[in-house]
Amino acid sequence: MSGSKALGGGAGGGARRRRTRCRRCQACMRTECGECHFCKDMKKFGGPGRMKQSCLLRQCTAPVLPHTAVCFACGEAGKEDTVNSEEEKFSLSLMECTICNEIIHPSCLKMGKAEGIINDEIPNCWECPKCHKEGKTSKDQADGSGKRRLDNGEVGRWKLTDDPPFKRKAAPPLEDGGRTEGGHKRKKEKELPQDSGPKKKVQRNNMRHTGSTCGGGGQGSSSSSSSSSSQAGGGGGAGGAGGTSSADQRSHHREKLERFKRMCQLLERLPESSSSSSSSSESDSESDSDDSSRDNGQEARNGRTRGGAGGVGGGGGGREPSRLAPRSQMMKRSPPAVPSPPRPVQMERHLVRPPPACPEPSCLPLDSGSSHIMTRDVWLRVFQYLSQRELCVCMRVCRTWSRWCCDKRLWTQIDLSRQRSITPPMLSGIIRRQPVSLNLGYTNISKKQLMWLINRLQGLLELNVSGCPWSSVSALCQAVCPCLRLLDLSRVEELKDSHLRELLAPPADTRTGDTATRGGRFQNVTELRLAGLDLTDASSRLLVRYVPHLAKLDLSQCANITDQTVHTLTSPISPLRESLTHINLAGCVKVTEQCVPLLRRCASLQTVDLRSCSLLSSESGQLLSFPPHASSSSSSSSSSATSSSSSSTTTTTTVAPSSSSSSSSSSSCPPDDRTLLKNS
DNA sequence: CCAAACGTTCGT
DNA sequence: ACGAACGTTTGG
Repeated sequence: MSGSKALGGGAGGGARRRRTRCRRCQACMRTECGECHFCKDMKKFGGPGRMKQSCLLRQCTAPVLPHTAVCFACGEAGKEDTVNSEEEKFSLSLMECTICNEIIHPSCLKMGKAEGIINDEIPNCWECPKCHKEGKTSKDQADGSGKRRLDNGEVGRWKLTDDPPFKRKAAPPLEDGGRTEGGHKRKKEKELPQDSGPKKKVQRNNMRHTGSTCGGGGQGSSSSSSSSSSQAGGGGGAGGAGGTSSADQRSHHREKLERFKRMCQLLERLPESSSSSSSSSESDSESDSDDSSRDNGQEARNGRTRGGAGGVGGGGGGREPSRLAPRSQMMKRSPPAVPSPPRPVQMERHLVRPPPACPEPSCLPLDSGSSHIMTRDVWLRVFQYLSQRELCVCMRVCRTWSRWCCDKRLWTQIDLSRQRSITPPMLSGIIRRQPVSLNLGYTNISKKQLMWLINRLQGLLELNVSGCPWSSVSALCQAVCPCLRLLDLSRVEELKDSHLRELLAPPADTRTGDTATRGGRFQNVTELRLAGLDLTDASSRLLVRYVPHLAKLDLSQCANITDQTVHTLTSPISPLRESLTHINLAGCVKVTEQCVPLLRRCASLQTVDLRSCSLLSSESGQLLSFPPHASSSSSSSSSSATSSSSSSTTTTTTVAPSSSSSSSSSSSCPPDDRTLLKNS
């Protein structure tokens, strides 16, 4: 509100406007999770409040220009709400150029606004005609003047670029967590007399000034003048040497742009884990194809018929906005700006934003002006019959298809198990698709990657990290995934009792009063697979305590489990006694016959797998099926997605308890006999 | 005026 | 290359 109007005109191209929450997207609407890093820092959650960042789960998915933004040319705000047609709305809305950062009404442009390239993923965002005409791209901006100084630094901002599995892997074992709390030097520094670090201080101050101009409000008069000139930017490298503030400024901008570009690329690139790999990115093809109709007609432009993406993949076709801009694109495109539909993805410091529930547009515009009769919904029905690999191929047809194929309904399950490496594009691809079920079993996903993912998959119901190293899986210790129903931790390397505790127990930092949130981190999990782990009976207590709704438990091949575990799980005070429907103890060599009567205490138990339990009398093992009580209800999760791993042990998932035998139970003989099914 | 939180800088 | 810290901007 107050003063700052400056910006709009002020820095001309220079400063990029800070964006603010749209206040309408899901993220904006939700409440703080209270558990992420940033929440924990907040005073309201007992933190020091130094970070001043919004809750990770509340990252706006469609950040908008602040209300104070005004047109660089006419100085007025957006006026899209004064007209009705989409086109007019567009002309009168404020558009921010990702290259020169200028904010302007398309209608205030002298040149044809049709030359601009709209980034329809972020409200009011485009590459303005001016920049585009000059052929500028974020890259170009990195003119020859050198001063890359900042380059390196910043790129990383976009989390995605971080740790490509390989690099990291080699280096640090896992010590990620080694952070110490100590220091807060910063503050100190500030408080100290300046002498101490003269140099730094000075530098910093200087920076500050320039920085501020850049940063937005600034308008340091001095800078503004310089900056204004910048607009054209074309000048050519203005002898970088000087390293004057203006230069600095420039590089700043450049950085930002670069960041943005990268982000876009990462987001859109098809991971195609398998084959094509990296190269795929070049398929900017799509970018131009705005005109879906046209493209459609033509063939998949990318000559690359390359094979289909590996299992899952990533984001829709590459769309680097820049490059081959087709001329008439924009108008057809999205009704930009306007505070309407929670627009999709990205842009922001650390996050890839999730996609819209229903990727637009809803139909394919034809050159004739009309729309193709096959609407999005119809196509979606067709797409539903395609494999994920095939979907990836379809994404290359045109941009519209690329989006449609990203519809999360087509990707409820994503299976990346056994992929040798999990790449950044794959990660962003996952986020874009917001799967309900994700299988990362036996991959070498890193801790950071996993953490990054989990924090952005709030709707995830099933997660499989079987066979991954604990050093990575431990990321879940800091996760918040209230919805999770199925968690497969089978054969996680090095997972011990203590680790399970870390994982299941409520977030440690309950300093303030958030004890209210009690309950384990995975308290809503109904299916837990712990096959092949080196757990002891101690873990069973954790289950009873922290996973009270457990219905299906897989402890197969846990060689150290004894009857004690069964006892704990089925004790009168265990909630699992009521909730358990399936339990797998196959291959638990220390379990004895004694467990059978104990298991009978479970009211809802339907299936017990005791095969290969050598201490069990009869033969080698059995699969018990109990008379079904209430049964059915609890399930929910299903095993579908997370199938792979568990294979080894439990073959038959459920022994259809032929109700017939049911009545039996009671009578005399060793309880189970009747319900005993021989197997193997 | 204030809480929230964006974007940049600095220490590691 | 990260992530903590912080000045500054926003919106109410």
